[in-house]
Amino acid sequence: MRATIRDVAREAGVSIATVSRVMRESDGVRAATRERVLDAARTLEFVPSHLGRQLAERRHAANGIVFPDLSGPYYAEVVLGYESVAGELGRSVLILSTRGRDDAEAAVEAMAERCDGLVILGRTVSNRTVERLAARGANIVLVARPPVGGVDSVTARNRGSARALTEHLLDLGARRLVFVGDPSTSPDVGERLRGVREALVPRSEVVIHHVDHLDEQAGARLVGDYLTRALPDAFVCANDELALGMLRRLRAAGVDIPGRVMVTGWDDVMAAEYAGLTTVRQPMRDLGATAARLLDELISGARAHPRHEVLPTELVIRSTTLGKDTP
Amino acid sequence: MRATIRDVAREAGVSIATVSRVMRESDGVRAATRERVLDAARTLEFVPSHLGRQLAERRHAANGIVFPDLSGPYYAEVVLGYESVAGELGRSVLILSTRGRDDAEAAVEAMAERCDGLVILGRTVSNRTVERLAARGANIVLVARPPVGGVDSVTARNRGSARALTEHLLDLGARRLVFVGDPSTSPDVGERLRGVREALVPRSEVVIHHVDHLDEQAGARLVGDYLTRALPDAFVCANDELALGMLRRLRAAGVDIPGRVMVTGWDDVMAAEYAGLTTVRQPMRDLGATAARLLDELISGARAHPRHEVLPTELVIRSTTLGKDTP
DNA sequence: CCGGTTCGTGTAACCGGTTACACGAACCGG
DNA sequence: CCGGTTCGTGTAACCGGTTACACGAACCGG
Repeated sequence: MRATIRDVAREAGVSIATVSRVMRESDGVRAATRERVLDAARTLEFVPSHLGRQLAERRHAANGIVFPDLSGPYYAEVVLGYESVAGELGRSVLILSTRGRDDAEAAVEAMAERCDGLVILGRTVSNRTVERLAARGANIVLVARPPVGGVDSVTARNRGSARALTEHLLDLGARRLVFVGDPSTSPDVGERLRGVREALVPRSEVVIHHVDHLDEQAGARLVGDYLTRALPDAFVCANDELALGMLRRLRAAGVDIPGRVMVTGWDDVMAAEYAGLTTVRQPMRDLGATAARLLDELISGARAHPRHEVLPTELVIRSTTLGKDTP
Repeated sequence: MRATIRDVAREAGVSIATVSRVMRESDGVRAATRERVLDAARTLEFVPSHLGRQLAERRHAANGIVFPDLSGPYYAEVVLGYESVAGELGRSVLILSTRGRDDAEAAVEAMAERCDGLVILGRTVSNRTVERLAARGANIVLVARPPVGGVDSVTARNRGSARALTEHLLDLGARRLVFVGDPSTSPDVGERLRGVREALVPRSEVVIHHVDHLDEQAGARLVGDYLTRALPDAFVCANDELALGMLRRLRAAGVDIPGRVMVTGWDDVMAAEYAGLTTVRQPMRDLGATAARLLDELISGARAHPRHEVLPTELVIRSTTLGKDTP
């Protein structure tokens, strides 16, 4: 059995209050007493129980982060950025992936009971759940998700970079664009589409090709639809994975890229560089780090009004739009 | 202030024991009483505190996972596999990344105090720390790390696939091989090198090119050393990232791959496919899932003797060794 | 009808810490 | 030397649950 604060108190011949004071490094303990307690703690290999401490202090010293998935590099990087700042702030990090869970909402609510605060990424739980949690007093920061009521949020600039990306395509002569991705699957995607539209008006129109999953399979699959009929001037994909899937099929079919069709992605994942994919780089790690800081402000009560941070993104031009492609 | 079990007891006109019984769904409570309690709980929006419950039950219902990083796809996938099984088993998941921490050992020890068990990946903490934790009674499963004393472990088959990979190169006529990576940085890498050597004997020898970091930058950097002198027949890289970094530089320099030099990686990350990289696929998600199951057995005390699982890996042959490269 | 069993619930101790308040001893200034 | 302050420590309540044990009521078989 592990030693408790009472064992140490007995061993050192003091009260538990004094042991607690020494372990918490609060002052007002005589040096000689402190030494006796520390000796006793060492002898008994005493390590204060987090549970006991947390219950007494009524805090968890832990934050949670909820994400749809970790397979793509996007969320992994956000989580990393988050973890590293949370670690600096002395907080443990609980994770919860909603992929393949049918009880996601319940799992998030359960998690909220174990944390001082929660970061929620993308489309994981409904706004209703977010609002209920917030109403119950939970500290919440949303990432890559539009603001809800008085809840903090961190997003990356979507519209502006989508506009820049589209203007880049227009400058290269593209007129008929196909936007690949469903704006309803993610608010980020919706914003990107809006940016595309803003740049096009009044020069052209964009066609939307809806896909349910933004992954490579979906990208590869939809190429078939275009090989039999006319290709557009450019495919503007909602993320890199879609674009990479399309690229693979297009190249396999011998389509000249960017000569016959240009392709763009979003995120700048590692594979994008090898595929020569023009894309928009997101400050993924920064999103996580910023969320961790906002959450800490909320928990420590340092701030009253909600904040909505928007981080910059960067257009990365590669061979799928400019110059000769290397298929 | 949130309602506690005592508030509900008062509201329902019963004792806290009865409330506890109803909330824990243990039987032996009359239906009418149960209803009264549930009504009261609903009225007061009572949610039992995890802390109180955990303290009383002396368990955390949470497991930790310690990894060096989450940037590459390798660890992210392992963590995902782990999280999904842990979730099914009703356990929360705490994460800890040791990258860029100078207090990694202390952080892991602190984490052990907050969990019922710990999964430790790769080179994160020393064997001494693992042994100390194990001696203190912590439940531990090691992943991608050689077994320590009586501690459980899960690894992927390294040696056999390294042998198969090397034989593939030999069959293609390669004789002078350079192994890129430091076998001392990771036990997995050491095993891979051993597999390579087994296949070579007595046909040839391998030269080891030591690198400190197994990332793209390191790969790209070391190519310079070879462009001025003779290239070997094949670079056998300790992981995909190294190989991808080398590939990029080699292709930029106009080196014919695989004609003049073959390149292989390890892991089969997403970018490997786009780069046409021959590599070895690891069952990353399975590593995590298996670790979660072993850990659960340990925690529930279902097993006495340590287990050491070895999961299969698969040689994936692409254009950097076979056929015409598409640079 | 009566004594033993079963059922349903309450009492109180416990998990392992923190901390407000009390209190005696030492100290201090006039 | 004496009364007020400061210092160091202890007592006991508290955080919010679980559960062993006790106990009265209902039930049951002979």
